Amino acid sequence: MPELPEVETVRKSLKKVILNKKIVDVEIKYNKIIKNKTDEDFRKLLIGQKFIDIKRLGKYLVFVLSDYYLISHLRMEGKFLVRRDEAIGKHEHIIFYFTDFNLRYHDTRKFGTMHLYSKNKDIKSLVPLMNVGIEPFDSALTIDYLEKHFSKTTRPVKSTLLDQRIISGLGNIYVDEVLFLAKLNPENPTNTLSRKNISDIIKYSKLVLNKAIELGGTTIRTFSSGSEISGRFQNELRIHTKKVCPECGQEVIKIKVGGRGTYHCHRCQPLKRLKKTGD
DNA sequence: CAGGTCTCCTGCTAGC
DNA sequence: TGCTAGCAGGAGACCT
Repeated sequence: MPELPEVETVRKSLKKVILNKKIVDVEIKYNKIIKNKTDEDFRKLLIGQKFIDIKRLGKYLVFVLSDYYLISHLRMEGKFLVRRDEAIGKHEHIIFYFTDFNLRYHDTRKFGTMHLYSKNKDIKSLVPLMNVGIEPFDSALTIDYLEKHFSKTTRPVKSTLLDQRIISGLGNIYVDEVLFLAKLNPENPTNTLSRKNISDIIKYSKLVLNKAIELGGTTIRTFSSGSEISGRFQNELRIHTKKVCPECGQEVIKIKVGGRGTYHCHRCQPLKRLKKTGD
């Protein structure tokens, strides 16, 4: 499933293909992907638009067009495919036509979203992006910033790390990896973390995401014509989907935290106990 | 207001 | 073998 590294991989590769290309038509096969426009408006506004740039904010792709921003979230299964005259597949929901090829938004589970806005506002003020927090690579992600947010919540640290309003870009797989490297139990109440723990979270978030970007993500099927790219980060996973802890050999425990499948090692990631009064 | 639960959707899997 | 119930999951909606 696409997380920040996957989205970054898509951004870079797609940029090579569609930059300066002009949309000549748009076909909408399933319209619930499009959140803030009617089918006709979406189509009419996009025809004639040229791709100027592709940016990324957290896990969102931002297509910068001549006059609009097209903001796309791939959620679990979204991908962009470059095709020519192949028949339109069952899961291809939105097709952008160019003179010599077309770009298809493919999404098996139909969870992805698109928002279209004119460029007269700052992108960070727009509806899906206004809640995107600081990325691990951003120097604004400091221990002080996280401590401020962490100190006031008792929810499990895993849930806090998945909260895109605080840190953006960590998804289910990468949070498990970060917590394993930081030797923190996913169920630890967030406000029990020390400054050292927070510092480790920042350090390992950068490490894990950078490594994953370098290797092209964890798993991704893709957009280039016919071909398929498998991210190589899946070979680097230490705890997520594992049966045995690579550090101590203990059996890896799988639980649910905040409704998400969560892997951790009971020995390497012990649960912190809340301070007892009078201790 | 924080935090929990439901919802969206389809392919896959376990179980019979 | 074929069927179905149940599950997975990011983020917004909705409820407490």
